[in-house]
Amino acid sequence: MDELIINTYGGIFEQALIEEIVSVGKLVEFKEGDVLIDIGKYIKTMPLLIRGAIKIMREDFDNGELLLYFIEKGDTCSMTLSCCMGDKKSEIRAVAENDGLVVMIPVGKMEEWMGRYKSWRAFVFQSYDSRFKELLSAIDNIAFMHMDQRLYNYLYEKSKINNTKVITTTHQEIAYELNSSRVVISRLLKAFEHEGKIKLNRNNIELLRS
Amino acid sequence: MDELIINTYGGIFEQALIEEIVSVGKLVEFKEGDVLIDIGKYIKTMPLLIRGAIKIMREDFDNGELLLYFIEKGDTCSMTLSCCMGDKKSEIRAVAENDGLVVMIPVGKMEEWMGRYKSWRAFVFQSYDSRFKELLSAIDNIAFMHMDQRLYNYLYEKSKINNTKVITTTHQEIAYELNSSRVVISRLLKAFEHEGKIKLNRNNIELLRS
DNA sequence: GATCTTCTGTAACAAATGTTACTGCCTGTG
DNA sequence: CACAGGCAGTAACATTTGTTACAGAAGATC
Repeated sequence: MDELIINTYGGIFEQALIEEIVSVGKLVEFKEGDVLIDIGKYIKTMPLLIRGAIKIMREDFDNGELLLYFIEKGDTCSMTLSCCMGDKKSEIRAVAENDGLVVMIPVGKMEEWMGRYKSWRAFVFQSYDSRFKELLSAIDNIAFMHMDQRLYNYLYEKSKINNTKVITTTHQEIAYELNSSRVVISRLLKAFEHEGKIKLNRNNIELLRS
Repeated sequence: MDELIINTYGGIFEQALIEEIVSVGKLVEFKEGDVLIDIGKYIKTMPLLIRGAIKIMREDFDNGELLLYFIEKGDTCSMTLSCCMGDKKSEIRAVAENDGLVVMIPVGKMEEWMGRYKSWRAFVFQSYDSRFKELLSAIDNIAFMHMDQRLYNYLYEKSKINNTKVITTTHQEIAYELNSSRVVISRLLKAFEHEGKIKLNRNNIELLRS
């Protein structure tokens, strides 16, 4: 366990904090598709991501869903942080984008560390900051851009997060994550293909020009 | 100055902190329409709102604009907070919704207080938390709702913030804040009027049923 | 191989939103 | 009062997005 944490967080946290994390943290593996946090749930442990990627989703009151952003190695979700500290319900859903690994930290420790470790404070604030940026970026996407651009950004992000040019998913799945409909996505993807940007296959999409 | 601050923040901050605020804070009045913070600017002092309301806007790369949420008495903008702590450029614009008053706190103090005052820490986190909620709510609006519903919410919010049933503004102004166009807003407002929800006059809109 | 399910392509249409253009009205200013 | 400028109403049309329906292709199952 030690090497894993040192590997990911060694550059960020001071030695004493790393040791604390090793001693109180619990490693948990997850698989693609696992729902790590759901809307309306209370969270009692906070995850620090070591391997894999997690997607953060927002849900409409009755049906719609929307991908907000991804979280990668070395990150945490400050919204979860908010929940923990304030003992509030989660506003978002976190779903594993692929297989991965987290260290779970009990809530109590987090607050304690806020007072004791400067590097933890910095981490928490920097985490808040990047989450704000990502939310704003999500807002820019849906407020200022058309579906074709949003779709293209989506493909690009997926490709980056999974570190591959071949995105394995269905049009329906994309439609869910962009809160659109399958037919619209198929239509736009077809247009991209005609423009030579992608190649469409069954159950996967190949990015040509990145 | 003392009574003003005690009046607004007395219930939240401990006595010693109030005294510090009184001694280092600088009162600044602002007028409706004043741009308090602009996108791309660095912020060296952080405002605590005492009177009035501030609207937080996001801007598109070339033209579009979008109202994100309002800030009221007793609040601060945690995005500003992010900027201050991290010495980063502002991602948002803050414009006075009406005349008001803030206490400006130098950045240095804020960080110092984080370590010294529990009530300040709580305030900062609670502020982050409510800003997240407001951003999510903004996302819900633009992602899941149609323009008519967004417009109605907008009118409702404006009415609440300014504490009046008569909203003094132009259709063009509303169009800017919702990132839509004047004609669309006029059309929808007319429909609301026909439904008996509002009464349209020149330069103002009267809410009938709240 | 026959059958079933899932995925994709496409057409035809509906609804929402944006754009352009023109009109008349109100109001402040000279 | 005349007039200019900003504001609101409306029509006609374009574009984007969503919906319904159906057909064929790919893959899975038996």
